[in-house]
Amino acid sequence: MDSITIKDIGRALNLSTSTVSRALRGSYEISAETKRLVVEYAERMNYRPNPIALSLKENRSRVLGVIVPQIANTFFSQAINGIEAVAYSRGYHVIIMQSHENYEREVITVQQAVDRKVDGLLISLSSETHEVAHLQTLHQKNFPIVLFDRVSNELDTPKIVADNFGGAFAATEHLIQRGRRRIAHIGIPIYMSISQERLAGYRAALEHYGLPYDETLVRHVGLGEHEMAPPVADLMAQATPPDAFFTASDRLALGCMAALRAQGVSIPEQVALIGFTNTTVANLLAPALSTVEQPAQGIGQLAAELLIERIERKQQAPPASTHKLPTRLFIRESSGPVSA
Amino acid sequence: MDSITIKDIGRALNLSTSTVSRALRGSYEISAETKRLVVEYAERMNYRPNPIALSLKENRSRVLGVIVPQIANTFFSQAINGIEAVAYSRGYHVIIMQSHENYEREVITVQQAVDRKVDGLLISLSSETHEVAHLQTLHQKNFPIVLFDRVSNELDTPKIVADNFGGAFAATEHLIQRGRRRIAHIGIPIYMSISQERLAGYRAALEHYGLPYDETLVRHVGLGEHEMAPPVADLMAQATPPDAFFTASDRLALGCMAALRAQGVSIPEQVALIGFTNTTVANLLAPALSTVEQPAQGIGQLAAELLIERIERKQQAPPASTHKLPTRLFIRESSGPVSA
DNA sequence: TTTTTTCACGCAATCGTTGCCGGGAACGTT
DNA sequence: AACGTTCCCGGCAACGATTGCGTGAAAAAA
Repeated sequence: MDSITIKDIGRALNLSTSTVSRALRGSYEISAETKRLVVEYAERMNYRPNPIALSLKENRSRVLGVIVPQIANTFFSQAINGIEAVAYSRGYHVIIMQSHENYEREVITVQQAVDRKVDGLLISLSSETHEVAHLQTLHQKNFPIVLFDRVSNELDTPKIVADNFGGAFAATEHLIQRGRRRIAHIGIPIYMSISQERLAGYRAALEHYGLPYDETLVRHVGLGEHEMAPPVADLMAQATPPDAFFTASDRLALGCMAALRAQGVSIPEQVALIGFTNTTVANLLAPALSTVEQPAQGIGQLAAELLIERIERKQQAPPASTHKLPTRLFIRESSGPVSA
Repeated sequence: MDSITIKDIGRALNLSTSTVSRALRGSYEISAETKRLVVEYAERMNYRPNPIALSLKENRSRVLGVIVPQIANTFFSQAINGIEAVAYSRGYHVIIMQSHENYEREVITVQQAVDRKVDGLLISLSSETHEVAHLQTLHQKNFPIVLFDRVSNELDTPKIVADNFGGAFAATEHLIQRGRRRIAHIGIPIYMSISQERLAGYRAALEHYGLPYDETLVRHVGLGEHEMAPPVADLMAQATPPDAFFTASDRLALGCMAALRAQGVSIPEQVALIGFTNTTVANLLAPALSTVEQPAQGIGQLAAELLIERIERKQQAPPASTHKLPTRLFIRESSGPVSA
């Protein structure tokens, strides 16, 4: 790809590259006539400044790195949409990378992003990530980082999350108001921030309504839905099996539904079900799945805005604020009819 | 971010930058001792070559541009996974961009990718794209482009697609073998390559089994599932309504299912349904959705392989071959029981 | 006419890296 | 002793763009 450079323009017009550069940037010390000539020629030849050369000189790339556990996930792809929209409108490009829920890959990916000289990093931690030394080092070097969704307390950066506690509280409350009393909770790996918050919300709702918190009703599993059958079977085999399930993620709700169906359990008659998910097909399932929906796009937007602000405000001292965005409760069939 | 450079190393070790550079690259004309010194120091200081400087010098970025209509789509995110896997294993990075099914944005996005000096482009055309002048120009300048999934005949580049004809044929054949005779087809915008091929496969299967091709049974709609109710209602209002639907995309199948359910039509008793989709929840729907599944990841992998090959083989003359990958028929409940 | 000011532009350095050329030292060959 | 090799390494230039500084010439002021 032989694109035209400032040098080519200079040669063609018998001007120095400096003059061309200044003409294009509208410097006052270039005559109107020369400017016109240069601008016209550049236009005609479809000149585009080489962003790589600029990056080298200015030591910035106008690229944001986004690292998510996986993009084949409604929540993350919606969040990425939000990030992209903000980034592009502010002249940044976005480079999307996946950690594939793997700690080592996350570390490598972060390193690669930094090598590529991204101006900042937006990260949602992998489910395997307990330790954040790889980010801590960067953060201490004053490298702009914003965490979203899956965050870490050990990192003193801005964080954007959904109101996981509130969403879980609302979901549990909803089940209670539908007359359910033995509400099981299936969560994702417990060391994840979102997992803990959702568990806390569930527990708080139980307490608020005077229901006991029963540890035997709580399970934490991996992220693949294929792992759902055993815990569900286990729960249903209890002396007094649960009459409701509150699951903590996109895939868990679907996996749980499949497992229950496989067990011949009727939803919502026998067991009510509500998920914490952004899947777009919730209303097409049978029964239509009640969910707590997260403002994925809004999370992405806010994260990108904060990151760009942090990048462009050269000063140190990131605010390190945590932004909590409200969730929405979507009541459909799976959580059962209004109880008599 | 103050990363260490080759110059810093030179200063610290009292060597010229050229020597350091050569030492790091293991050049034969540097003494073993010096090499050791340099490599050790570089290691210790965690030196990383600046890829931007390299890009500028070598006029290549080791970045592949991927442009898809949207990432929040199972097929595309799977394809991207395939692309990524191949790219990273061969030392390339991937920059993902979305056209949002919009022609103008596609044009702009292509331009931005080129400005960013990606080494090559992997594109699946937006549904609005009838004209490919923006790609034709690039292609003629010998810029590496590979099309996948949504391709164009007007572009003489390598193309990777699913066997849309075969998949559609198999789906239609399956419905026929289940005893269905009035099979409706709902497709996406007809000027898209995949749309035409799927229609052709549907038609060929009808002919092969001696069924008439009835134009009134065929509809083409936009890509949003919210537009599904009218055509479905329209079809079901016919004197002899269809006894089966074959839909041509991820969202159509789901939208169609919702529309049929809203109409009170029972699936598969009254109307059998089969989709052309990669959605992971097909088996969780009620009834479980029969589908034709595309090798999304394989398509991505092959596309990336061909692009990289094209990039690294400096020669001109891209093969311009079209690669057709087989689809798989997944028979579930929605296409009905074996007919008596 | 001479001096000063203004205008319009060129030179060169810079960013990090590598390719090309050249050059000094040590050694071997006549 | 003179010359050629080989081994190691440094200097310069270049990739594309920006920018501080310098400079020539013309215009304005003296």
